[in-house]
Amino acid sequence: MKYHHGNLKEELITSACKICETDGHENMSLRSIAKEANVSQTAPYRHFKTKESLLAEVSKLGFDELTDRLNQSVAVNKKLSSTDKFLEMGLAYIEFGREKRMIYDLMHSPSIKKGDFPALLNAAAGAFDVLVKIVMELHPGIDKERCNQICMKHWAMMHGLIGLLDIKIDPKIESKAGAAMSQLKKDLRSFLIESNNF
Amino acid sequence: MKYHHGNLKEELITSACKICETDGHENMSLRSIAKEANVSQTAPYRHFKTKESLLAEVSKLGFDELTDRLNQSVAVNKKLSSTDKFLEMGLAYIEFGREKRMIYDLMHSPSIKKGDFPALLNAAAGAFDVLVKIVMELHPGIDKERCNQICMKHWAMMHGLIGLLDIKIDPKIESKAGAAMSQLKKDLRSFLIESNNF
DNA sequence: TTTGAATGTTAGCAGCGTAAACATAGTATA
DNA sequence: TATACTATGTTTACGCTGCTAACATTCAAA
Repeated sequence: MKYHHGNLKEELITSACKICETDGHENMSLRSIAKEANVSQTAPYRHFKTKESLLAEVSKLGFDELTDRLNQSVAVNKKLSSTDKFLEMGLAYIEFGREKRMIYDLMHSPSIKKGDFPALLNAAAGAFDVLVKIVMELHPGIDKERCNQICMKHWAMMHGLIGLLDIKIDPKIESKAGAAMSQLKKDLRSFLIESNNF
Repeated sequence: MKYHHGNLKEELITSACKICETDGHENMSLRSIAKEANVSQTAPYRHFKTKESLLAEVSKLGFDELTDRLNQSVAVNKKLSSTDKFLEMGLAYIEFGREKRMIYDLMHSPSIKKGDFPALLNAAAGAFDVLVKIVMELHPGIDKERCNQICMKHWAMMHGLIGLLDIKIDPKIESKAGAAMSQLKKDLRSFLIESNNF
């Protein structure tokens, strides 16, 4: 057991990811992260200025994975039509939000001020850009401002949908949403097709 | 200065609202709320089982106000067409989210488990129902399941949009969104009209 | 070989949510 | 009216939190 860890920064991020996925970011303490990495409570301060900046790195990884998934969803089958690519991407987004809900919440938590972390801002923009690319492909020669508006519309809807599926506005509606999600592929398809009318 | 306050429960909720709007729910401590109400740190425990249950009441008030605003937005001008009512409601929702952003965040914070507070669940459902009513008016004789889907779509979009306006995915997009918001009435109108195509 | 920077630990601060024990005021009953 | 009970306040204290300061160890450069 050596005094100097050698790779503590990365390991702390890994530990934080693990704890976040298990307990949620609200119940994630710097001390528990340090413990998970078998290191003293204050060791993280040699690598991160604040707890928030450690969480920002976790959040960044989340956006990176989201970007990967979105890219993959449209790259897997090159023969897909633009419309189908768009649908697959929407599915991928929502599946990510559902599967990694704890990380997803962290990624959108107001307790991490994105403006303070340029790398995080970049990673988030990277994910958004995947959607922009598809929409431009879907509507060739589209006006840039118009494109942004459409992207925001869909991005907002997907984001809102994921939120709603947890908000449980109304037991009836929530069960409907739950049922809808159980046959995600089918229902979401029609959901997204609708929203693509413009 | 009497020992028994007489109206502490309501005053604690009021104090909590004030602090939430000022500092945000992440920086709102039970102790600070008690201090704001000029009472000892543990006095709130005579009226609320946990901090969460006090926050739940604040959240409930938020949904109540949202419901009022949504109702008002369509009631102010009775001569409005259904479509216009729908648009006005969308505007009212987003304006509420923008104006009372701190409360809005609390209302959707995962740290309050809505399932544990039936009154809160009811209040949230009440707000959603205003949208349901308008959509049923907009599409007479619509299938109930279809109606729910449409409502969820718009609700999600509005919710997502408010989130996006803070996420600042990309400086460019964010400035676009900011500009768009400065002429809210105009842009959001087209935004919502688009999403109503189905 | 020495010196200084990087990276770890230990001790300790103030603030947090919460529980337990105690104090006081208002209310019902004898 | 006196007494007991309940509601509602305070004080004290516990363990957890993010974070700082002081100290220890290791590694790298002079």
